[in-house]
Amino acid sequence: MARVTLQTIADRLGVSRATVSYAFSRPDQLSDGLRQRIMEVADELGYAGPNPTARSLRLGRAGALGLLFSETLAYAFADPYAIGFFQGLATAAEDAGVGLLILPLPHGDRRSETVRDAVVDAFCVMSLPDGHPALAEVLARKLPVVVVDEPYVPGHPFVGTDEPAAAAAAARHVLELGHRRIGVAMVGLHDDGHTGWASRERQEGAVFEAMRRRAGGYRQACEEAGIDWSGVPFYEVARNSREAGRKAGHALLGRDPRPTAILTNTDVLALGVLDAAADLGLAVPGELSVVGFSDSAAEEAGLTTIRQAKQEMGAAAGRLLLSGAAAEPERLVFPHELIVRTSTAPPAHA
Amino acid sequence: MARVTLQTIADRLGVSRATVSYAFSRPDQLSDGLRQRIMEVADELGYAGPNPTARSLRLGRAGALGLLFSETLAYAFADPYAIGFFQGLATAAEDAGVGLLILPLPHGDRRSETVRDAVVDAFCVMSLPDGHPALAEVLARKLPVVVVDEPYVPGHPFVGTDEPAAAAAAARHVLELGHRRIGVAMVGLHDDGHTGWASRERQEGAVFEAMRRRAGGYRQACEEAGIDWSGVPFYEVARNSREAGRKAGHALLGRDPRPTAILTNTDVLALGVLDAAADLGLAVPGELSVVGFSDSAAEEAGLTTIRQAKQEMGAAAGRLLLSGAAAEPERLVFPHELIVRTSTAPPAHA
DNA sequence: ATTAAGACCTTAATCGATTAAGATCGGCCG
DNA sequence: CGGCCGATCTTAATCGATTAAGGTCTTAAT
Repeated sequence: MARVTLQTIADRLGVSRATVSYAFSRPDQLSDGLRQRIMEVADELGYAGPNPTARSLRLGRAGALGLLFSETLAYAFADPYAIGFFQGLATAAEDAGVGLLILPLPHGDRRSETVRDAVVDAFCVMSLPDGHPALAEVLARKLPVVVVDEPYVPGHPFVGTDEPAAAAAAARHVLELGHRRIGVAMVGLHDDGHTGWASRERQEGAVFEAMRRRAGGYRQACEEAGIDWSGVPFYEVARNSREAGRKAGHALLGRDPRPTAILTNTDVLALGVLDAAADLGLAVPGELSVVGFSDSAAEEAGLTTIRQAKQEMGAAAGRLLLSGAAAEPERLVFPHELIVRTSTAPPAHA
Repeated sequence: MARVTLQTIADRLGVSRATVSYAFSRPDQLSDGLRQRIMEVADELGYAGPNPTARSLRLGRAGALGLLFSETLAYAFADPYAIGFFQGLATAAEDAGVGLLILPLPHGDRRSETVRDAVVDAFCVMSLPDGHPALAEVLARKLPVVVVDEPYVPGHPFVGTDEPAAAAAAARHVLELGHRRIGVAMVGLHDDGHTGWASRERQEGAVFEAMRRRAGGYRQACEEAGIDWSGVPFYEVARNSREAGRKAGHALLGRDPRPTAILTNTDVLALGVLDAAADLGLAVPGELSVVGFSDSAAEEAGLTTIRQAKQEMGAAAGRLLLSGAAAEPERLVFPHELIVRTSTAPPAHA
């Protein structure tokens, strides 16, 4: 059975294609009788309605927002911070009646055309490493783009956090409690899958701008407190999982002298560090203080963390994209807030 | 500045539009010299590449999978079971190099055209209440469709769980431990926002088929154990949140006689019930046993639950859709498994 | 009896590409 | 020298719609 189009129906009834189109999109332009006959013939022939692609071409709008995320999709759905952001973005999209097209990123070497072929009106790019080819592909599309967290792209709106300040707030919190032996566990500095101690070069040469700046915030706060950063153990993991956090925790807590406070990049990692502490029988916050980031999975565990306005950020990105305001570059830096719970306290010996 | 199309470039160089098209999609058909000049002119003019919508129209493929979910998008991203499913689906989509178009459901009375206008090759419909208009809109598109969990649509592939059996397994677990005073807390029976005791009519007339059958599974297991179902308190909540679970928990635990075991519909709800138990100073599992569902948020809390193969289900749905196998109706019922942790034990008095 | 106003359809241009088939041309073979 | 071939472009049909502008009748007002 051949494809049924407007023309098929038109021919069947001996009317023009335009008439049939009106029957679907402008019922008031037609007499009731004819419109009804058109509709009858339409479902008699099994017509599926005006082809959305053709419609989209003619109308010049796709009705969707493209979303690019650094990780594989499966991973994105596992990251509470990302999920929070998606919720906000999805709400904005929903309000505007447009869909959210989640695009897979070319993973590995397999060249993919998804960005080039994505039928969208605008792109939201989240957390891409510096120089990632997908960003160039997005920019080549010359559609409105907002980038979230990283990387900063001059000329396009940005939504994010004051990373150095937020990280410094986390660090200063434990420093002000009196901690001097700090440890750091971070994920998402590089995308080379490396897990282990992070050299100064790896810290400062991190390809994810936001995380690089976050690390810088930790460092600056420590140095301002008179702590020698080169003596601060810094463990880097490849995945944002509780298990990875636990591994980092064991690495850090195995040091001599043992850190009395550990700063982490994400709440999930922090939970893993708590697991490690539990493994070792260390009391939190008695013998160890732990700080998370994002306030995405922290509450139930009583984790001290930095709260970010995830959903608001998503909603803002969505609004920028959908209002057409993405034309003029705006830099939306959302506030962060230190949330002190029960995973931090002054060090035991202090 | 007018729009730049293939034709613009062609005119500029005095070649035909087809030639320019070949430059992009079939470089081997052109001499290197001309192709390079075309490319130069293209980015001199700021050409954004072949228009994906036009391309899509010509090629007859959209490069995207549509996903419909019962709740608002923001809510979907908050449900661990859904997220798990999405992960599987996203992975399948990713492997095939297609995007995932998340569609908002017409919420409230506002009529939305998103389903009609979605540029997709197939639809995955998840957890829609009986008779929801969006389903009819999807079917009208006459594209491959797979429905997940509910509702069952004859003639289309289905991916889901043996709900009565899974629910019965949960119920039998506590019954076999010796519990006789059972309570039930469920979410997602109706979409009318009701929270409170669920009459027999509301239980059996639930508009969400899977949940209705799940409730039926609880009932059958209880009756087979000689328990009078009409004496089993059944609390229904409108949202799948920990807070709602806590509310249900308080309602159920406030009964006299107090239930010694509570069956819940989701892990999130179960966590809320645990909160309520904690509020009342009830020991779990000493004085109260709690069973969750889905194994989506259960592990850390030591919750006994029914594990579902969320990700596998998503992957299977994706494969069905992308392989074209969605033509012939298949019914994929994935196995479930009772995971016994530390939230269940024999009742105190037994 | 004119005629202006609607109501209802049709004409035709347009959205931006892809691609099979045909044209042109220089070179190479026998 | 005729002819065939391959490389390189062009022609033209096609994908499936939308919509401004124009035509044709009725109908009602003057």
